[in-house]
Amino acid sequence: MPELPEVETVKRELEAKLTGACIRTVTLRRADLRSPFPKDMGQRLTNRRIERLSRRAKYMLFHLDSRDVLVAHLGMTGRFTLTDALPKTYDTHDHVAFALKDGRGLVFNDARRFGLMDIVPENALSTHALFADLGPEPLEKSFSLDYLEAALAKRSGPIKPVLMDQKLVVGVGNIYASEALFLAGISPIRKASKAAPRADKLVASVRQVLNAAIESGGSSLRDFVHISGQTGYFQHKFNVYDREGAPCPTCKTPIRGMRQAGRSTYYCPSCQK
DNA sequence: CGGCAAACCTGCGAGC
DNA sequence: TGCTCGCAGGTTTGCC
Repeated sequence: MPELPEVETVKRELEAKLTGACIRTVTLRRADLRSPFPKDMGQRLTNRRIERLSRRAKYMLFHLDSRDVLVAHLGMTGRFTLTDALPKTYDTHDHVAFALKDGRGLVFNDARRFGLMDIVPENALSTHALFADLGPEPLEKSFSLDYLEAALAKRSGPIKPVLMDQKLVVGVGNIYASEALFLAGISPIRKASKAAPRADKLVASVRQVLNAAIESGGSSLRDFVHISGQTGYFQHKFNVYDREGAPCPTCKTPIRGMRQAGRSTYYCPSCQK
């Protein structure tokens, strides 16, 4: 489900409804997701107040009054659902259930279990293995022309997989990588180092694509589900993603599909050089 | 170190 | 209808 815009959308929705809420108890309905839950996770969440939420890359961060941070990654299929009360019966893939002191319930469901949860002391976040090697946030100033130009110059492989490398820049996944390259007019198979001179255009395109998706509230992705349980309804139209054979919105040339590093890539062979 | 394929796990749609 | 196959938006691991 999620690239950066979807995680940001979930974070904002939860932030609006969860800031200041207190956790009464947490039920772990299995021992692990992508990796095991910390042994004392339930205990460290019990009776804690959620002071604020934030996001780093595709990780959602629940900042607790204990100075611990609950780190949650949605993987491919992870979703949070906030309801007036916890359900009487659970879905097979409801893995973590939070009972709040005000009676509401928050459930984390993840069919494929590529998601992750961990608890990290706030002052250890930046050095934690999950965060230590992450690149700059694409919507912040640190993702600058100078930075990207220098980073691309060092890379020999094709630009599209490089753009998805979270060490280069975080939050750009498979869909928005194709979309950003289309907007920038850069071919996904061009060598990253040869795209470096056009880093200015790429910075602008990445930001444009992500901001547009955030503004559409994550509704660009088929399977996106809001915390209310409401499914996304595909308002946003992609220019190239999943449009193999369809006409390029700019020049009508059929969009081409291919695979790079095991992932599907789409581009206009005429507009993107 | 860089690049790539495979792996993790389940669900779903396409095709037979 | 039911089976098999291929593919899915993320990240890590292990092999060149």
